[in-house]
Amino acid sequence: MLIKLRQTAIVAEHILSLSSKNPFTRQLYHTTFPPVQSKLRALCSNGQLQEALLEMAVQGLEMKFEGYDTILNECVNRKSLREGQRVHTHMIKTQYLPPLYLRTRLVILYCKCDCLVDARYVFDEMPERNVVSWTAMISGYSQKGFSSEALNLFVQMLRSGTEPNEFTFATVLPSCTGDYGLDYGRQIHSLIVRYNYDSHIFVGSSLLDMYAKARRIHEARTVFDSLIQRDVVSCTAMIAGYAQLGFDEEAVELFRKLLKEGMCSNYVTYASLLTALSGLAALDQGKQVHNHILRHQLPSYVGLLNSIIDMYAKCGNLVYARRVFDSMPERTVISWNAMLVGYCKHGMGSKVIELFKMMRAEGKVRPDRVTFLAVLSGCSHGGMEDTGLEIFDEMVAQKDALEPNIEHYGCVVDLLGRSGRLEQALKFIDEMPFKPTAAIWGSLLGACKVHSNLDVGEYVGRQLLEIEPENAGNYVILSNLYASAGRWEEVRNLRELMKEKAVSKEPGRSWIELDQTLHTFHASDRSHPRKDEVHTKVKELAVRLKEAGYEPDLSCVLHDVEDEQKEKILLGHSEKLALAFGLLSTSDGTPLRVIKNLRICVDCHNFAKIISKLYGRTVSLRDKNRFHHIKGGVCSCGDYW
DNA sequence: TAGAGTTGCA
Repeated sequence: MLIKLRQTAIVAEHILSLSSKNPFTRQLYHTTFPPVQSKLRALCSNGQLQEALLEMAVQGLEMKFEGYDTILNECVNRKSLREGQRVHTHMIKTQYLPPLYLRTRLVILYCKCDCLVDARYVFDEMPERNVVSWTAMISGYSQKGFSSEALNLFVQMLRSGTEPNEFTFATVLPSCTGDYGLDYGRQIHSLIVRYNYDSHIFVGSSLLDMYAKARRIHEARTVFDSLIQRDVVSCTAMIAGYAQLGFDEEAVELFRKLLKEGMCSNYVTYASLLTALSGLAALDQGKQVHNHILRHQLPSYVGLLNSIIDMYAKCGNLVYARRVFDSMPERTVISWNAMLVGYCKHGMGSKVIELFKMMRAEGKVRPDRVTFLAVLSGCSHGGMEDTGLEIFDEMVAQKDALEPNIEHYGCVVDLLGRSGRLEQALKFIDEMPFKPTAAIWGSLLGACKVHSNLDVGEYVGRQLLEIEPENAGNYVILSNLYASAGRWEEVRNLRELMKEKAVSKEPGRSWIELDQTLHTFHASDRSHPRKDEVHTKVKELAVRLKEAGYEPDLSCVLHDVEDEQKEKILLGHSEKLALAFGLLSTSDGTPLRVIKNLRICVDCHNFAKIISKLYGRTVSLRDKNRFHHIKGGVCSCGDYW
C-alpha cells in the first residue's frame, strides 16, 4: 500500500514537472493530490487571512513559497490591502527573500489597492524583472490615469532589454492620451507590427480605441477591419469610438450590422449605442433598446441606467428619465448629473435646484464639477440668475471643496449677461483668474443682442472675432446686433471681413424621427424623396405665416444678395424643411420634435413659434445648446438661448 | 512556475 502511494506521488510529481505551464495538468494534479496546505487554502477562501498566517507557521510553511503564494493570491483576489501588508511585513520580519514571482504579486496587490507608491517601491527593489513584472507596474499606472508614468516605464522596459508582449501593448496603449498621445501611439503601433501582434484581439481593441480617442476615426476603423477575429470588446470599442466623436449614424449602423453577423453585446455595448441614439434624439429607437434591456434582464448596472437617463433626457422625455432615476437602487454622481443636465437643457431651473437640494440632503454622493456646471447653467437657462450667482459665491467661499474652473466662470458671465448686467459681466471677465475663451465672449455677445446693447456688444464682438475668426456663427450674431440698430454699413463691413477670412460654416442639418426612421434635411435640400412636397409646403407656410405676423429676419443671412434672395435662403433652412415635413406627415395635433446640429437661428425660432400658434402644435426643437419647447407661440427659452 | 491586458455613461 505504502509503495503504491509512493509510486503515485512520483507519477504526480512527474506530471507536474513535465508540463507545469499547462493549467489542465496543474488542475489534474491538485484535484488528484490535495496539497498539504489544504487547511491554509480553506482559511484563505473564508477570508481568515490573519488565521492563515498563523496556520502557515503550524504547517511549517513559514518562509516557504507555497505558504506566501496561497495567502497573497487570496489578498489579490479580495483586494485586501491590510492583510497583504501583513504578509509583506511577515516576509521582511522573517528575513524571507521573495522570488521574482512573489515580488510581482506584491506589485500587483499594491496596484490593485491603489497604493502605487508601495507598488513602485517593491518594483524598484526587485533584483531582477521580467515582462510580467514590468507589465504589472505599467498597468498600475495606466489604470489609475498616470499616463506619462506608464509611458516612461514602458520606455525604460525597452531600454532594459525586456521584450514587450501582447499584454504589455494592450496595457500601455490606453496611456497614449493627451497632446502627444497620438505620436506615442503611432510609434507603439509600429513596434506592435514589428512584434507581429497587430492582429491580436486585445492589442487590436486597445489600438483602435487609442486612434478613436485621438479623433482618428478612419485609422480606428482600419485597425478594426484588419482584425482577423472580433469580440464584444473590439466591436464595442469601435461603436463607442463612433458615438464619442459624434458619428452617431455610423455607430448605429455598425451596431445593426454586427448584430446581424452574430456579435454578442454587453452592457458597455448598449451604453455606447444609447449615446449614439441620444445624439440623434432617436426616441423610438432608444425606447426599443430600453425595452430590450428590460426584456433580456441585463443586470441593471448603474452605468447602463445612467445612459438610459441621458438618452431619455436628450430625446426630450424627462418624465421617463426621471422614472428611471427614481427607480435606481443606487446612484453615482453621474446619475445625478445626467438628470440635472437633462432639466438644465430644458430650461427647467427650479427642477434643477430642487434636485440639487435633494442630492445635498441625501448626502451619499458628493457634487463634482459637472454637477455645478449643470446647476449654474440650469439657473441661467431657467431664468434664475440670482440663485445661480448665490451658488457660485458658495462655491468660491468653500475653497477646499471644489475650485470653480473656467467653465464655471463662463456660466457666471452667462448669468450676468442674461439678467442684463452687461457692464458687470465685462468687469467680471476682466477680474477672473482665467483668460476668456471664445465661448465666454460668445455668450456675452448673445446677451448684448437680447438686451440691444450695441456699445458693449461691439467691443465683445471684436474680441470674439479676434480669437475665433473662423466661426461663422459669431459674424451672424454681431450682424444681427448691427442690423437691429440699423447700422447697415457695419453689416456690409462684416460681410467683407467674413469673405476675407474665408469663413466656412459647418453645414446645418435638421432631422425628425417618424416611425423609427430619421428624416434628415440639409439647407435647401433636394435629396429627400418627398422634396417637392416639402418645398411647396414651406412656400405655403411662408404665405400663411406672414399673414399671421411672421416677418423674415434678413439679418440672419450674411450673403451679399438681394432681399428677395435672402428670404429664399431663409426658407431653405434645414429646420424649416424638417418642420414642414413633420406637418405633412403627421396628423393634426401631433407634437413635432425636430433636432438641429447647430444653434437655431433667430428667424427659424420665430417661424417655429408662429407654426405652434397657427397649427396648434407643440414644437420641441433641440439645438446644439438646449431644448426649445414651443407652445401657443411662446418658447420655454424666453427667446434667450 | 503560477502572475500582467482591451470597451461605456454627464
